[in-house]
Amino acid sequence: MDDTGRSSASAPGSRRKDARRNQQTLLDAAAAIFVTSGVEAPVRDIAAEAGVGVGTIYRHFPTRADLVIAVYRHQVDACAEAGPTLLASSPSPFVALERWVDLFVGFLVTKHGLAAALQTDNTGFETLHAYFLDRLLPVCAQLLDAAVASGEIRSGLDPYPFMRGIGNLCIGADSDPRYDARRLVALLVAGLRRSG
Amino acid sequence: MDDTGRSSASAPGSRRKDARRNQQTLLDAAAAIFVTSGVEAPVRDIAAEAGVGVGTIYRHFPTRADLVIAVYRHQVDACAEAGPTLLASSPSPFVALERWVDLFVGFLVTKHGLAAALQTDNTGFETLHAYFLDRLLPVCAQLLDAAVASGEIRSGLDPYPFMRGIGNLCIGADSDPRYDARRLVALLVAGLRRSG
Amino acid sequence: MDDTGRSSASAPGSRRKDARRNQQTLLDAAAAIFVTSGVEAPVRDIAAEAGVGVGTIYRHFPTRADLVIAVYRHQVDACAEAGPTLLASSPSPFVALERWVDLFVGFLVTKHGLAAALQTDNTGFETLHAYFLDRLLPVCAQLLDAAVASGEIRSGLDPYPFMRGIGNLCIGADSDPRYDARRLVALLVAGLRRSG
Amino acid sequence: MDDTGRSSASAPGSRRKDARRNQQTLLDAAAAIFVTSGVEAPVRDIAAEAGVGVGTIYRHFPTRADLVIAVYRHQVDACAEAGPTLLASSPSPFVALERWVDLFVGFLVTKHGLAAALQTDNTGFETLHAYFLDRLLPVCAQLLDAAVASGEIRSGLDPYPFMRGIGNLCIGADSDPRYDARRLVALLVAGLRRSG
DNA sequence: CATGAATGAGTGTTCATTCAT
DNA sequence: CATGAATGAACACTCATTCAT
Repeated sequence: MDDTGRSSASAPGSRRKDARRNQQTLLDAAAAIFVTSGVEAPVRDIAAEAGVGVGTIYRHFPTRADLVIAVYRHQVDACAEAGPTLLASSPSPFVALERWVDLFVGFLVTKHGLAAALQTDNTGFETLHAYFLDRLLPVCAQLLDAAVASGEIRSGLDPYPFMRGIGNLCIGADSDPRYDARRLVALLVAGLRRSG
Repeated sequence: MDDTGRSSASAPGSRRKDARRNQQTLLDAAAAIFVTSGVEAPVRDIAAEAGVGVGTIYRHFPTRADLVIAVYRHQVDACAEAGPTLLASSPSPFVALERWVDLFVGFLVTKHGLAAALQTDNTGFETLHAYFLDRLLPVCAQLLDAAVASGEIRSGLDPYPFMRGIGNLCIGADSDPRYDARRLVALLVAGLRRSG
Repeated sequence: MDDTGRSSASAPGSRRKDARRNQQTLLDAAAAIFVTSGVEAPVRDIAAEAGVGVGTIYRHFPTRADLVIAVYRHQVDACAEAGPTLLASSPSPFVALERWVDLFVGFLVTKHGLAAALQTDNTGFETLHAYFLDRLLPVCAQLLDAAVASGEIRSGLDPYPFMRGIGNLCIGADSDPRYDARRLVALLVAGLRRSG
Repeated sequence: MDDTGRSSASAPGSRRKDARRNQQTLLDAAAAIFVTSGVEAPVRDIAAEAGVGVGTIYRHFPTRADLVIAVYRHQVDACAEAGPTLLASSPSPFVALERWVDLFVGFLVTKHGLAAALQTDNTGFETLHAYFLDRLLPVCAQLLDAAVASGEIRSGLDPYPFMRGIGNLCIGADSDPRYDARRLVALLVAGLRRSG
């Protein structure tokens, strides 16, 4: 009771719980719409799917980027956390790199339009770019460095273009059965190998 | 009778020449706008640049894809024709492949937004996709086959995903100095090499 | 029992004091926001400034006009009370009028957007209009009458248009250094003088 | 036939004539809506009144200010032109000033919301402000100067605040029968008179 | 009695596409 | 055959107001 004198009847977070439930509804709806219409789907569609007004979306996620981030936050975080783990548990840094990249690709490939959104230079997506980069770039860098240090791959490839390359290769990977992003990314990684 | 079989009733040639001049104006204008605003630039901008009405654009190029194709036709054709030539003149099929890919990348990287348009699943771009594929896929296939035959690369990679991969890697290559598409594509190609 | 006759059942005073403190917080917040964003500022901004929910604002002040009135009540009252005082203490009724008008202008000019709100015919501001008129019109009328009676000004100008005129002249007086409301109002008052 | 080879059948401006007719429809519709809903009326309302799509409005008048200006251009111009004429034909510069001001007031008072729009500091109305000032300020200045020169009024009042004052006094003049802008403006002008 | 989440009408603005001239 | 005016669907975003907690 330090600064809130308003201790009414019961729950110390009843409103909060409701709002949170609603947030989850929103996230689920957004995820669903993202799958069918991509991450640039009209706000109204998402609102409709969630059964709420558009205002609610804007309240919770002022920016589209905020919504996208929220939708995928857990998975991005998981991907980030997997980096060190893989490094520790894999037979070699290069293998760890391969596995991590695979994880990352698996994530991107299943999100309709996300890979493309990550490459777009639309104002309003900087936050999204920033989030991904903040979260994953260090991890990727660490893996790359380790593989360089172990002598398995050439040095000289910055993690940034590497990640963007992977992201790019994932564009349109769903929606086209003839295209196999995973395979191409594997090729890209293979291309890093020290020839000798 | 070089490429237009449609010789209708009247026009004794002078009219034909006029029309062609007009068409060229359109193409030049479109090219200019594509450079600055990308291939998805508003039709009106292109019309304005050409100094014609939008209707004229639509008459000549019913679909945006038609316009894009027309703008880049020569360069696509050149790229297509370079395939066999390179194969004949290069020290090895793999080198020919490398050179051809480089050519292709050079083409895509300088066309603002074209690489992205090639990957978009927007209805209305199928024609564009089709044209590129019709024109370049066989060439790419031939180069790939030759390199497989010479034992320089693994077999098993279809030319379609390979080309799409290259195209994808070129997305956003202009407009971001930290990203080096050519380098990544080189890595991808290197990844094809037979390890032994 | 000075101005609130509504003493309901329970509250023994301490609660009353709390409520009043709360109300004051609201008024202070509103005043602050009015200064920066004008009297038509979003309700939420005011709520935020006060650190309360919007519902609280609505509970205390069902209408925006109610809030505005409450914020400026003291000053309006002071202005109203100054009328008779000035009349008694000034060398002549006309001088009293001049001084009172100056007071009024001084009040309006410093309230961002208030003068404009007083002229707006937006539904929802009638209460505000009514309050100002109820409070100040009689005072203004008295001053005008006295000056007519003393032969200093022409008769025939109703206090209502006079007050509205003054209010109008104060619109936009802040925010434009090239505009001098006080000067113009002085001219208006001077125009009332009996020519002879 | 210098630069337009397109001399078809008949009219050298048939399209032009149509468009112009349409423009007039737009202006009439806008004027009508301005009367009922003020110059800040929704674009859609104006479009509906004119029986056109909103796009048509934007085509002809990219900015709201452009539309407002167009609607009132003739009258503003007439007002501007009346200045010198009145100066030449009136018994004295002061009388000319009175008459001109009356003209100006007559114009403003009949345009619902225009006077207010002229005082608003909304971005997007600068063009409107600029137009009025460009057109009328010099005229007003000339009249003021002449009346000063003739010794009829005090010097020292800049035309800018004077005009803004007049404009302000006209706010809300329609829609309130108890308010008489003309009378107040007359007072303001009278206030300028040299006392002796 | 306070909260602030939710609502959704309202508005500006863009642009592909059609079609009368 | 060219023109470009007209159309209107589509979208983002804001805020006053209500009401469940």
